[in-house]
Amino acid sequence: MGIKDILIERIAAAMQAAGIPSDCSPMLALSGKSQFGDYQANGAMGAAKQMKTNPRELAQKILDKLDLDDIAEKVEIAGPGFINISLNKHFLAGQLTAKSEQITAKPQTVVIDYSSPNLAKEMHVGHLRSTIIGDALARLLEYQGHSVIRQNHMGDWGTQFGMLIAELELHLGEGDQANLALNDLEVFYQQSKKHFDADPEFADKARAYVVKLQSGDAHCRKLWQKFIDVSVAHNLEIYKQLNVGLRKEHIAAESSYNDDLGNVLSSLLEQGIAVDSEGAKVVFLNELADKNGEPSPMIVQKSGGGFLYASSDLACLRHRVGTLQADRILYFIDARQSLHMKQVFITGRKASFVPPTVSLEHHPFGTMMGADGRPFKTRSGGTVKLADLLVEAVERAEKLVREKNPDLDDSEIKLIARKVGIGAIKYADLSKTRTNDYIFDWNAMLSFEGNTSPYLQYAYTRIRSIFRKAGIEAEGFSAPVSIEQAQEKALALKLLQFNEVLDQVAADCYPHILCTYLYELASAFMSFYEQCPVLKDGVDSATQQSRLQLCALSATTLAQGLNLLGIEVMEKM
RNA sequence: CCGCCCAUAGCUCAAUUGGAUAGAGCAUCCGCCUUCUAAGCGGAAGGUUCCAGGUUCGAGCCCUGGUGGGCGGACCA
Repeated sequence: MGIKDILIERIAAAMQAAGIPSDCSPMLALSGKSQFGDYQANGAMGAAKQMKTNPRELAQKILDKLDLDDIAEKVEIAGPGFINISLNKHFLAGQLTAKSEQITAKPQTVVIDYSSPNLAKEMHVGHLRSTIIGDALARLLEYQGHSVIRQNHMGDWGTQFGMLIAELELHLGEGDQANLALNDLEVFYQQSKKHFDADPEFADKARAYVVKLQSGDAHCRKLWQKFIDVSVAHNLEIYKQLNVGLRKEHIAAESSYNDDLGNVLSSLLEQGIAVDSEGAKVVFLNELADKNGEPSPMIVQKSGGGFLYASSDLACLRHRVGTLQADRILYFIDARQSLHMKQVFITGRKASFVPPTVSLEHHPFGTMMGADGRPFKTRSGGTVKLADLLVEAVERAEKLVREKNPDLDDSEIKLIARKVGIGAIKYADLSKTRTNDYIFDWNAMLSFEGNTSPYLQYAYTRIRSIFRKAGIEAEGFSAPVSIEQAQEKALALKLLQFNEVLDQVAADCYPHILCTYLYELASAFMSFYEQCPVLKDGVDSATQQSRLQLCALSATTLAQGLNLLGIEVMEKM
């Protein structure tokens, strides 16, 4: 059990003993300022309000029943009724050596929908957020002991594919090799679009191909498969470069739900949830009605008989609940899809595709902006390919590493540059509040100062350097900790809060909370590093061992935290 | 017309979801390297949290009404 849980348990018991209703929470939080101790319990004030009594007096009553002698060196009431707790150094030291693995008490099957690019084009910066945020949560929930099922809901079934098949057929007819023609998916798409717009005959063929493809025509299917294979290979390569854990087996493309679309529709019609309207089959949701009482419409079948993404998302929901047996389904999808997600969730519940026990969660995110505050584009105004962005990140990082540390040999520099460059991009994204737009800034993310991944990676290398110098193996290092300096206490406290932070991120799916924590941990280590010498002359053996233990724990916690974010560490930089 | 989201230091971002004197980093200024990597550390300065009301012991956060911006809303995804 972590510090927070211990404190909550003790304070809750004391509150109950003081005659406070059990629905009142201790409201335990980290203290904002060091003068207010390490933790503060704010529950007395809320309880006093409910009980219509004086909050300070009630806080005193709680305190009378509260026994923290083995944990705290000071507990005091302040302000209107805050209970401030300063933890005992011996207790902290003891907790550090007793530090246990974090395995969740109630493991769940969690389906995570992320990345989900459209296969018609190359991946671009718009796919970055879903890909890395989703990946971070997949890693984190897995680390906590949940059974995570990654689902890459790739768009391989839309109307554009008729166009692309027709274009591919054209190339193959001219004797081109498929792989060569599809070498640049972006160019291929543009060519195809050009033909579609300029040539009515080509356009008609493209439209006909969509229908033929979806009804299982062998020729179309074969061309389509060729295209999909190339596009998927491109995406898997991006994931590899990004150090994202998505593999081929995680692909659950739109097309895979094709066979169930008819069933979804008939179920909705039978239950009276979908009705005929202007020739289309539509679900009208009063749950999302506006002020005038107009329900929100969601088309599940077009008047021509074609299906849309609402239908496949519902079929997908059935698969995740029925076949995958999910307890919790997380969607990392752009905030612009919020209405659509609400419609799908509500309809899924109404149609009993999803039981109340299953949690459906859309975790939206904002847009990546350029320095001008407008959506991130190339200088000429085009979309930025993800592949190009990653190459640039590594190039910029390599230049910096070469400047800062010319002693490293070339292969080392390449390796470090890749980890630093990719880590910088990912961390810059993950460290911002998910739901807001954020400004993409090369200099800020690679500046090596402040809340950046290079700063955290650097903190890690500094620790590794100490162990290298001492000739001691950090892995599995164990020694008793004794806390003397303020920097040691601050560092110890931070280290002990790791699992609390993971719980919070797992619940709310905000990775920036983990980033903030890691930055504070790294800062705490840096202050410790400046103030508390480890290997220098005059440090006695016991102190040295204790400090080495703090170093070892700092290293593993930093590395583990970064690992959960999908960011790699290195020995030197 | 309807609906959702956003607005915090000059800039980029936080604020444990209603808690104390709103915090970091850039940039600016002042200190610290013959000693474990100075890609670092310590300090100073910087605020009408878009505006106006309201709720209460207490509001950046909740409610109402504005202003400004972004995004969605029947046959793309």
